[in-house]
Amino acid sequence: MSENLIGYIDNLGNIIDTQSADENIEAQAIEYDNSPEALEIIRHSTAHLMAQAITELYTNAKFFVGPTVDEGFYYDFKVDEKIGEEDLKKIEKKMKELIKKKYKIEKYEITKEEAIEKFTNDDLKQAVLTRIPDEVVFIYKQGDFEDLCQGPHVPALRFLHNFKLTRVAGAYLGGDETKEMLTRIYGIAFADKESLKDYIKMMEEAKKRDHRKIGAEMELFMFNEESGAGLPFWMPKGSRLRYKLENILHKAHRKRGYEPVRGPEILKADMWRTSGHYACYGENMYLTTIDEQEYGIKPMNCIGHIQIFKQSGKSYRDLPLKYYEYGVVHRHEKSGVLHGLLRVREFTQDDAHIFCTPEQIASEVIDIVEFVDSVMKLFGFEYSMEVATKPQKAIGDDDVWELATQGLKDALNENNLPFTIDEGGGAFYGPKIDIKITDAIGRKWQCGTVQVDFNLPERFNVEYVGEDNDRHTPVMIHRAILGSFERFIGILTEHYAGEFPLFIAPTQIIFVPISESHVAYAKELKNQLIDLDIDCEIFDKNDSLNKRIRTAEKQRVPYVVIVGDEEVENNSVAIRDRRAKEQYNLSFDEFMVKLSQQLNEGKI
RNA sequence: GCCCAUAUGGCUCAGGGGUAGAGCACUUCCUUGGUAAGGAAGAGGUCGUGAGUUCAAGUCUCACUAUGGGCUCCA
Repeated sequence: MSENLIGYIDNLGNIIDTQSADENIEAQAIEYDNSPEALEIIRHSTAHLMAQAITELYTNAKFFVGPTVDEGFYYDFKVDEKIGEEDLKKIEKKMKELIKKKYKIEKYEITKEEAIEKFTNDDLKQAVLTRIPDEVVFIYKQGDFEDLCQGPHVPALRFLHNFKLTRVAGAYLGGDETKEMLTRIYGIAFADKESLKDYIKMMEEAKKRDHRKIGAEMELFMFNEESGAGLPFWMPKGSRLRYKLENILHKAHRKRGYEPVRGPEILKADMWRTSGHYACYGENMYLTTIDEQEYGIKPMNCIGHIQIFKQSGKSYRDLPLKYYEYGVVHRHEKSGVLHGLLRVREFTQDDAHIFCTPEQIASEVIDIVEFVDSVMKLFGFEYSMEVATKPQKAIGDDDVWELATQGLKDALNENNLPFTIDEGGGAFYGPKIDIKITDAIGRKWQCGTVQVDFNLPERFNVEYVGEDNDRHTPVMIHRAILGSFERFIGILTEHYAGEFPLFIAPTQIIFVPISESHVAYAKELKNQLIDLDIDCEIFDKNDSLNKRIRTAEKQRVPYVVIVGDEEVENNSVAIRDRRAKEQYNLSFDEFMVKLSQQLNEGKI
């Protein structure tokens, strides 16, 4: 047996650890390395090692479950003391001490009844046992420490060296909000020291890209304690960026046959009763009373668009009819989930509603998915799609839900677009396709969404006259591509680490005049560039030239342009190009052509 | 909302029961410089808010607010 053997993988893909394998096993060996299977075993064992360390440090510790996750492992447990970040070092130290004892990890089998008896004083283990259907369970043992577990584990503690406990958090027992809160410690582990180092370095790099940090540095947006949590302020530079993004998208919508509309921010509560929001979404809505009438601040824009549709009679010839709005919505998110621009209480959706016939759904969904793809490609985003099905709180008949859900799947399947299923994740009025983008540290965020809705049009008596001269109810497709400007710009900031491409950069060019006599020339160029919708700044402060160049370079702008006697004389510019990472001279006209070309990259 | 942690000038941070420090940024002056920090002087904080303990609280305790890491939910 190889010294580096830590388990086997059978032809069904199951991992079998050395403790479980019989002598004549003919499965493929798993060596001690960074393969996904090896890491699964190593990380799970590290979770157990952590539990053992915690047991020694906190004698009253009780453990729930300790699985591996995408990014390492965690263990949920309960102790009488409070555990903070400080304690992680202490636990790590104890883990390293335990490794030196060179315990073997052994496995034995007992019946479930014996297990219930064995852990009779441990309510958490009892909770785990109720979740196990089998009659036989397994105990893994290292030194004095025993834990109920199905494995897999490494053969001995000597395989566990390169780990780090990353954070401490609270987690509900079994993820159930009504149950007690346990302590959760997350950690990561690898087969070699280098990989662990690389991982730690990567996390540090990711932290540098955090949109909250960059947003503050670049003065894009801010929050204010006195004004309230989750309510972002857009500072001048953030607004410039946002304006450009709005503009690009505005044109893209017009090209695709969408009409701009705008509804009120606040509507009578009865509207929300009709829509079903009051019943299904009420706890997330902000309500107020005006002249003894209850009103609700809109959490979604659909109602407004429906009223506009209904304002005049519509024929089948008008369909599909596409309305879009940069709709400001308010949603009462729980205080604990607010997160920079990625989760706020007021945000602006790039929202659109398509009124169409049931026959038009498939082609409309395809068009939307194409639109989504062109936006994602523009920014170089990787994204994934998920079809979300009927949630518990929902309105409408089951068969209508079934039809709409199948429609979405068909549209994706017909175009060979890969997707996963999010069971029960749909909106209360219909199924949806969610488009998810990954942020700098690998968290996935829902951005775009496509939702088919048979319910709202019926509730609001939306109608059109068909070819047969009868009245019919149209289908409504709700869709957003960015999702919200807030979240999208947050992710965009991390994606580019603040170095936005020219077509959306908040400041596109900084002019550095060599001396005061060149400021007039810089101003002249700046004014010409404003006509191209290009935002420029002139760094003419009373600082040394070197200092001003340094400051300008640190602003993450695409171009820093130096102008002095030579440039004034030749009507030219000396360019420091972020993209090319080099310096060169161009005539101003050539520069204008270059800029126009680069602005064109932002067209979709 | 729940668990844990944090809160000191615009920003990054030091200090710590006897009424506050640094660097950057800011202001003024000198310097007018050809590609990443020229020099000097100055201004700015009742140490998140409110209570309590104490002769004395930025410092200890509690509550609240906000932020961070999670749970749950979601764009």
